[in-house]
Amino acid sequence: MPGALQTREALLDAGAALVEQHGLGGLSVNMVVAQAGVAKGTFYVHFKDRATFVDAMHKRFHGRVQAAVDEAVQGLEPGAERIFRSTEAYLDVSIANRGVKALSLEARSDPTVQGGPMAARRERLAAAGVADLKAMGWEDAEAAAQLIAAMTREISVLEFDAGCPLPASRRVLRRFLGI
Amino acid sequence: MPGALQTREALLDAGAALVEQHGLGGLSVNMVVAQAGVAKGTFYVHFKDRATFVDAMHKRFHGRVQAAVDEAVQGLEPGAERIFRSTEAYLDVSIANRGVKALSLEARSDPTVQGGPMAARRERLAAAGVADLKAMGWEDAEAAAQLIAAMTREISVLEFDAGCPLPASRRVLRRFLGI
DNA sequence: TGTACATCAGTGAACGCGCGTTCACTGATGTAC
DNA sequence: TGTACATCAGTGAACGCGCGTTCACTGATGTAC
Repeated sequence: MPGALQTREALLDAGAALVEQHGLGGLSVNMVVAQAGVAKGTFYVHFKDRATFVDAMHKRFHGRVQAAVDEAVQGLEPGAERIFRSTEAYLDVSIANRGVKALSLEARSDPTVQGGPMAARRERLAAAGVADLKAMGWEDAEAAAQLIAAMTREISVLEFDAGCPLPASRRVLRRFLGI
Repeated sequence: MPGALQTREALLDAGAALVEQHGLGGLSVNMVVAQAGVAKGTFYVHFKDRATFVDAMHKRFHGRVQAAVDEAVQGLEPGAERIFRSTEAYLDVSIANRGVKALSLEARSDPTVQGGPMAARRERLAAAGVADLKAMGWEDAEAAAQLIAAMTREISVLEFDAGCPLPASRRVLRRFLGI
């Protein structure tokens, strides 16, 4: 007999597992409750509607990433080493989280969940890199931070598909950063 | 009274316009025929089913990109300049094509259309870059080509959203390539 | 200790809706004689 | 030139289905007296 919070987590876990196979667009409330082993009505005890649920999945995933990144760069000065540590923390968390592909890529162009909060989470993550790039003497630091974020997402998807870290991809990222 | 081929193109145009607003998962046959101004049955005169239609959209988009890239690099030796010209050709075609975001990003994780043919088109495009990177003395040329493709896709999405080329992003890409 | 009531996560049948797909049919155009 | 037939893009009503959401209800747990 799980408590309320455990049921909520079970639904989010079910969603993460399913989104990986069916994509964000193919994720249905029916599937989620079946996977989680609860009744359909239970879903609406915990989430207002489908869009809220997708947002909650994205929020949970990004919360984990953000926490890992914050911890990894704690006390480091802005610069090349700090931005690379950020990307490594992102990758290490992502590889352990199901649904990465859908949540980091597909979430961007799915308008069933309104882009606002999800876009804000992505931006917050990329914004930290701007300070590092400026400290490294980059012009166009904003544009560079966006491209580094894009590469990092790409590697996370490749690593998740591979099931393990891909050192060659990480080396390339390092070399792009000039380290 | 349009001929058969024009109706087919009209359906693909309608799909490209709609996918941009609603994402690939939110694209329905109903919407496409309404936008194109034809009866529902007409859709199935031209396409076996929805998945075939999505594949045809992807094929058309990638065909245009591939043709532009092939023309842009014609006669050039493998190397830094050639790979940068490729990415520029990709970007210049993408900015003029609706639905870029969905077709270049979302198509990747949508399993309603089986990944096979679409993934093959992406790989063919990225594969050309490997020779350039090897000529430039890169180790991990395959991994680097994937990341360059990811950055190029990112820029194409940003440019499409902006509605015009973004020189800062293109400069960053150039600098990453060491040119 | 026993009884009455409040709370709240969980249930599942029922709803209306839009989906993808089918199919018998239409009507314009081209070809044969 | 006129008639008969073939072709084929286009039509739209109809289908069964799974979707997201609602809601009256259950039943376990906690609290008050």
